[in-house]
Amino acid sequence: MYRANIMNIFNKISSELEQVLSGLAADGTVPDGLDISRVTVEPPRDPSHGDMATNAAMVLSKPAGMKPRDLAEAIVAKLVESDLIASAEIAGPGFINLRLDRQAWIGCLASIHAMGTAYGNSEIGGGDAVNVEYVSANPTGPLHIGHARGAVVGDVLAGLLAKAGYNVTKEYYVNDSGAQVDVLARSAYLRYREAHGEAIEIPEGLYPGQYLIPVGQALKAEHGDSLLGQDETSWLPTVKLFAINAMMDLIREDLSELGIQHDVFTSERALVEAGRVEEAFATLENKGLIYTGVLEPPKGKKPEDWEPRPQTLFKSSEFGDDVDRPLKKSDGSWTYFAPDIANHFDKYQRGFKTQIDIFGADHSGYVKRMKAATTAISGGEAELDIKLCQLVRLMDKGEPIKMSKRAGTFVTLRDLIDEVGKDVVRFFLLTRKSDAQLDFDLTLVKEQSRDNPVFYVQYAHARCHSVFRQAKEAFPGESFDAACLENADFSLLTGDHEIDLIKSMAEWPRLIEAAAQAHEPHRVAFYLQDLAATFHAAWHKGSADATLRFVAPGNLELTKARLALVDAARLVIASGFEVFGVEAVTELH
RNA sequence: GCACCCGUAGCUCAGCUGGAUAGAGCGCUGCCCUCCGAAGGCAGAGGCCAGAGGUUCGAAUCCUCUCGGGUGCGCCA
Repeated sequence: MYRANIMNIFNKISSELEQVLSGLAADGTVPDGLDISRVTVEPPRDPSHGDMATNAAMVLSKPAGMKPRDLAEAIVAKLVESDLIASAEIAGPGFINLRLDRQAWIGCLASIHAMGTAYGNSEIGGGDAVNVEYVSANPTGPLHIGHARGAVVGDVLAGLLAKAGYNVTKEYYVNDSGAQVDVLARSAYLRYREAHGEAIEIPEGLYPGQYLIPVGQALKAEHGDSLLGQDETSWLPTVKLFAINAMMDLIREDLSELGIQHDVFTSERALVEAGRVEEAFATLENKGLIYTGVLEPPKGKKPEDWEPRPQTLFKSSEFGDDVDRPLKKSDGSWTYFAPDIANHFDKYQRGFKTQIDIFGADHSGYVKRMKAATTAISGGEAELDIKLCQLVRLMDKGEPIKMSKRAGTFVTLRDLIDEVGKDVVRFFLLTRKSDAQLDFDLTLVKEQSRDNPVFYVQYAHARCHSVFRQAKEAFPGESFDAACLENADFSLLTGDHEIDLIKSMAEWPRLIEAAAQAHEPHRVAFYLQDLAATFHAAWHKGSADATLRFVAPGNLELTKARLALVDAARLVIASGFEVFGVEAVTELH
């Protein structure tokens, strides 16, 4: 049976519309070379308006020199000739509302079966290189819950961009130089002395965490007592390197538990030692963007020890920042900002014109200067987008859980994963926009109810499998495998709830493109909840009316057609879970 | 003082980069369990999209101002 294979119904209708418009240009109805970039084809908010709506007549009326409704008439006259379009009508100020032929929806269904979980893959990325930098936690201890959100947002964004056709590199910037890792080294050295039997006390300002005890022991195993009784200057480099490596191993394990593997780890220290900071600095200097000057004191909150000092400044204010920013401290050493510029410069030199950083909200003050620096140093060729992740409040039964390092109730990422599982963490952290605060309720996410979005979507997937188990009982000997379903007679799918389900699935490719371009992975979570709701609704039609059940005893052809629908829903949900890095379960208990 | 994020139903939040009569879940009200899995289902009520101007065919969305929340603010990372 011939069947159109329609991968993205919106693009399909869009291109038919374009053909109509160029046809109108050809016969002189409208001028040649109209700018159609503002023409959209999208589902109307109100489904009663039809399946799709286009603003073409309104957007083009002025350049075409026609009244919107006259132009709409002309477009409609040609548009209805399409096999995919059942009817078109003009509404309101000049909208063209389209109702699609059943063939269109059947074509979508066929496409899902043909592509499996690759359904929704897009070419809009065109293979362009994109760098997503996320986590980048200081290598001074295990990851905690504060890191989890950025980790998941970055990782799923990377997956989303990959599905949209970008060539994605997942990157971690290791802050392994500077004062904090010196503190780490001193803390580890104390544990090293402790491993030699010394009674130690951890002074204020050092890291008291238990996780450094094994590092001290490992130092002893490797170096014996050779580091004891020496000046800090002689042991510090050794211990620092050792401790950093240990911490990065720890962090990589934590990330791996969350299902995250970065492609590239860039070391700040390596950039510094390779002279890349000087190189970046010289590049800015050659552009005339470096000068020595004195900054105004910040108003409102003036530091007590404020005194004007000349500093080496970068003209970030020329690129949208509020003030110019120092690259060197008064003693001539680099500020934190300088190697960070080198990092983004390095990424540009590696070919990344699109760069994305995932920051915690506490670094929001850093956004403008980092964007400014990236624009400046790449001569405007590279663009940096920064996604801010707001705080996650850990809750239990609606009450916030208080976390404090000192009180020992400090919850690590590992603890959280052990408690609720990686899939729940990954999904739930995407149920809000990244720049909105999110409550993570430990009781809720373990609940099996409508209130728990993770469960609700997983349940839909499991229910698909359940329907197949039922079908095989009703039709012993039938396999209902992919080949069998592909050849089902889709025209038997006539119920509104069945077509609604296909319509919902038809939006998946479009959603991928929109979410990828907006860098907003949370949209996938909302989509999956909508799709799950539509699927559950179709399922429940069968409770009200037994003839609407997916499994129709005694009617093999109808059952096959409906199972093809169910299987498509399963595939789209699984496709979404793939983007999320979440395992789709086939059964719930 | 300045900058950034935010303000949408009683609550928690979506709103497809400017589209038509603004949506979902929870909660509330009313129906519905001999039914492929009721760990629910269907329906209803509920709104001056913080407020005021502006931009245009059209604004929750873009611009300006006001009010009200959160965060950050020389050499720390």
